[in-house]
Amino acid sequence: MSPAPRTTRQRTAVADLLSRVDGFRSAQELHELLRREGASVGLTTVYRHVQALADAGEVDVLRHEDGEAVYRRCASPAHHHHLVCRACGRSVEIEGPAVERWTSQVAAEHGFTDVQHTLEVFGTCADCA
Amino acid sequence: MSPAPRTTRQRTAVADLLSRVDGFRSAQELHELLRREGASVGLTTVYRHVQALADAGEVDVLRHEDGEAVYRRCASPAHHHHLVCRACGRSVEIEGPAVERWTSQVAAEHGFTDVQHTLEVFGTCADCA
DNA sequence: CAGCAACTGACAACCGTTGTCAAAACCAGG
DNA sequence: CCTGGTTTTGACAACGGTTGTCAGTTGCTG
Repeated sequence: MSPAPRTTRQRTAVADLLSRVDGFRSAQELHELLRREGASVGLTTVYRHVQALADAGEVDVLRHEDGEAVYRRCASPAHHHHLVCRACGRSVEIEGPAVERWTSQVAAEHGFTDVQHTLEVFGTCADCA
Repeated sequence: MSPAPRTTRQRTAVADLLSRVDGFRSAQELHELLRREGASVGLTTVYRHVQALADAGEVDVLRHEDGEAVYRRCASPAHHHHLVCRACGRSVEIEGPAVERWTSQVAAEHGFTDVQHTLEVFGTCADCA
């Protein structure tokens, strides 16, 4: 059904880069970074791997205000949220059991099922202030 | 500095429509609806008014998963969140003082300032289930 | 009522993203 | 090792939502 993906130079490069950088990066930023490192990878290919990783749940996806998608390798595969610096993109993983409980409760009160939620916190980190 | 906007047929039509429909609508949907009603307004103009209204805080903006922006006139100008049906787009305004407190506390713990957050809840409403 | 500034809308440009397809790279099985 | 087929790659074109352009129109103020 789903054949195991091959381990190619490009796949490794993208995965590696995502492990090294911190903060959320757009596909185009990742593409540019790879180019600078000499490990040049086609933009199309970057998009493909980044999406595959997102589908596999190995990276988290966020949307900037302008709709651009940004990606980040996450420490825990479990559900969590992010505190993101709007200046440098650095981010911290946060958890909020209270929020989880609250959302599902409110949703149930209104008769909603199959509930999901998105929660992201933006601010300016100490270094950028 | 900011000259008061003029009240034109188009401006009124967009604002009116947003008051009548419930749920989040994309600029293109609004454009189509206006066209059907006969009160045809250029797509560019719809975008402009919808953004102006968003800037003025009179409508809320959300991003669908594919990055498309959707708009909704909100009852209260105060900060609040939404419980949105992913099938029909119907939405309910919700408030969560606990969430507000929690986010600002967590942000402060990590040295972040100028904190904002986005929180949206998606589910399937009773009618669509 | 005149005149100017703001508004409109068809159109083109933009930008992130996705589809296409021939060429290259990976990985068996001989 | 080769070799065959299958997957992956990447330049390029296409796409869709959004924004810029600019001449023509329309509110509004004097």
